[in-house]
Amino acid sequence: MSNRPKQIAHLDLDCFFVSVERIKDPGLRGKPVAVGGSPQGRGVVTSASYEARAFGVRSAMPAGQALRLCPQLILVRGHHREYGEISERLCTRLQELAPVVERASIDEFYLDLTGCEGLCKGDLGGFIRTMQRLVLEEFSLPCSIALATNKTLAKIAVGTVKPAGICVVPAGQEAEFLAPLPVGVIPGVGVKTEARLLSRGIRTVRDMQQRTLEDITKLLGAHGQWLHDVAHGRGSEELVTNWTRKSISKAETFSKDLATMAELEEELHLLVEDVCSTLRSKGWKTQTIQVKIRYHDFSTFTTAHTVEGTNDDPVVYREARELLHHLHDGRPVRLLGVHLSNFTSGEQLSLDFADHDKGRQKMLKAVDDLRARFGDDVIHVGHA
DNA sequence: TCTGGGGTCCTAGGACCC
DNA sequence: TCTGGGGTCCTAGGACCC
Repeated sequence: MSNRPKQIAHLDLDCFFVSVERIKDPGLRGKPVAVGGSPQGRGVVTSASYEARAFGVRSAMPAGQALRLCPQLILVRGHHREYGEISERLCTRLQELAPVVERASIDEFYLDLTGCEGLCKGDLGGFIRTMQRLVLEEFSLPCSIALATNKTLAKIAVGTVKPAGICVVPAGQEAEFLAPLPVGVIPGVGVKTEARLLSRGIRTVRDMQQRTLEDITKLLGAHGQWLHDVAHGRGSEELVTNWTRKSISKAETFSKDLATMAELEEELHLLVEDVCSTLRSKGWKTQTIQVKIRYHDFSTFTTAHTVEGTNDDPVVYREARELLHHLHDGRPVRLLGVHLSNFTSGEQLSLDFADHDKGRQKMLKAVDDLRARFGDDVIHVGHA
């Protein structure tokens, strides 16, 4: 193993959802566009074009507020399944260009280009420019790419050149590159952490660099160690190529708060069907079932129970219903959610029940197939 | 202005076991 | 009578990311 620094690229699609909508409707190009929910139905912006951002429109902003900031904003509904499919196709293409690729989120990819200098005459900067052009030409998707000696730094660097930017941070200049940036650019520093740092006079990465590790960990605990490393230009170098889901969840914010338990139970049943169907499509069983409630005042409560592994709608529903009754204090409910975790592979049956379970699994699979062909409403698994 | 939905990881307390 | 320590699992909540 050599100690040569790694060369890791971070590719970040620029306002990805908007870009996809612009492929479908070229009339949206050059205009302030946002993908999001309806302003009447408590929707928020999930992606905003740079023309819209110029008016202050941001992701996670309520749609109504976005329209007030930018009255000419074109608000379009998202097509998330399609975004996921395009993201996966792009990932497959990137794997033809680089030996190791990580799909870090629906619109972010890491590429380990260490040792690839020979393929591009030592010009990795030129290589990522070519890649950027290729993504635009083959997928009609604008993107920004940064190259650095670790993942964390590449991710920070790409944020400084979006949209349609390229950034190369040379080995040895990591700390210098980071110094003038605000600490909020570090992944993991959100609103709360940034405020805590600011309260100690730490505004820029340079401020952080000048504090001792002890100072930072005293303020932020174990998390401080990581931040201190990042501030000095260190970060994770290993790409994750074998990621598996650890939880499956489904939640719904209602356009109007639900007041009765009957309505809540009906919604709960739909949520359970949805997550169980996903669970079975993976061939897994869940052991921990969690129910979440959010009230009008946005106060949010969860409760969970761990059981013997199951992927059977009625079993999960019975547990979830008990949790819901336990959790609900009678007030109208804004959001209801179901969350499954702690999975087993699905083959850990006790022998006594194996035969019965086999038949049950067959029936559930038939239900899932019907739903896939004819829609979720075609058939429901009884739970009476 | 009135706040989505899908995730990950961490912390902390209590139960339980040895 | 008063009092161990460590490890692990479960649960609730919080911060953060896209």
